[in-house]
Amino acid sequence: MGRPYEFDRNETLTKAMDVFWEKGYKATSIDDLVDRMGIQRGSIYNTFGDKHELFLSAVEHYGDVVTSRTLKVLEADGSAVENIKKFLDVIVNTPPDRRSKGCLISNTVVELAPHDEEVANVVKAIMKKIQSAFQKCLERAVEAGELPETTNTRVLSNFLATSTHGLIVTGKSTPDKKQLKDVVDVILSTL
Amino acid sequence: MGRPYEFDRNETLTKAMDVFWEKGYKATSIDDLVDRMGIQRGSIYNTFGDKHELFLSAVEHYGDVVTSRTLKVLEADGSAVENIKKFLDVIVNTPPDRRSKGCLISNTVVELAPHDEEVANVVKAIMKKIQSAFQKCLERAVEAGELPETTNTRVLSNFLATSTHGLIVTGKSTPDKKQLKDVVDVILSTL
DNA sequence: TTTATTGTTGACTGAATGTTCAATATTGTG
DNA sequence: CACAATATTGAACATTCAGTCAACAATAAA
Repeated sequence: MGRPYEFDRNETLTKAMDVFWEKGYKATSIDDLVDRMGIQRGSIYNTFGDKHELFLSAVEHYGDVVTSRTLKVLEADGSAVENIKKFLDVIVNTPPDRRSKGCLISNTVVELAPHDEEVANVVKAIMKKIQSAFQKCLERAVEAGELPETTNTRVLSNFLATSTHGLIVTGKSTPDKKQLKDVVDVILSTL
Repeated sequence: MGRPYEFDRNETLTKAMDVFWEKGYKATSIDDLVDRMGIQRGSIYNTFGDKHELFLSAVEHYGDVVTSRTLKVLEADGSAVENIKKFLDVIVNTPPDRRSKGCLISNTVVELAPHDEEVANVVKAIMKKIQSAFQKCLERAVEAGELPETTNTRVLSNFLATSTHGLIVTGKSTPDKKQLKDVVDVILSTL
């Protein structure tokens, strides 16, 4: 009982996530969050705790929503190698202004992970999830005969995860789609 | 004439650079800089301008000192391909606690480049410098017969630069040297 | 020695930041 | 209707922040 919430928790958390994604942790003020989340300071603290706690929830939310949705490409039916190509193409084909936001996970690894163990753990779990998704995809490719039996899927999945981060960082600073496309071709040549 | 400086400008700028490198731009306070640079606030403003201007100088200094020194490996005599391997090994073999600092350039691309054109330009110039160093190295490898004449050195150098950023981001969050070593092996397999 | 010039110092300022809280509003329950 | 429980609001608070400045110190030139 008691007074019910006047907003949807998930929707509001998504809005907070978007702000952190755009501006980073330190550069985001509570005022920014009030503006974008559409609820007052007190409600934020009452519902999500302090800024740090809200950020942790936002990163977890990103893992649950954005990362999961993105990784679905890798699980699609048909050629697993083709799925990996499609996954990388998503990054390349994201318009420059949205690409400049990068990825909340890599942004957070760079800004906070070295100084914030709690954040680091959440982020590591999501990175592990990405690597695992690549590995499963590669294993499927081996089973289907798309890749040789000798393929070391663990090593190759780490390479793909690292390459993804590299693409995202490079993509943040260059609007040149062709340059990214060329890099993707080299990445795919290792398969 | 007038009173002479009591500190060495380069030394002091290096100390500022180290703080920004460790903590990032937003998370670094003027007090942090006063503590580490060993001069008072007034002297910082008198010598380097405001925080933003000091940061720009620090990033340029990084390009002049750290990046240049690191890229020297690529210019060494002998096998150019071997030089690239050595370059990547430097990242892998950096101890985890220092690796967590990452690279001031990639840190800055992620934290500031999308919102700060002035910073973005400085950083882009340094990234271009890295790519050019790779390309020169690759061209030398082609000339020496280490790589086939058909090698597209521009594309491959972009791939190596992107891979370097990826390694640095991954290296920030994992202390596992073997994982990075494996990734480097895949990167080198493209040559 | 005097003067002009410029570096040094640290207290001070105003603005921004994260957080709290008392007053109020809205629901379910007795 | 009265009460308990909980959400909402925004003013208020303490802290931190970047930046300023008047007083002082150290040098070279006259």
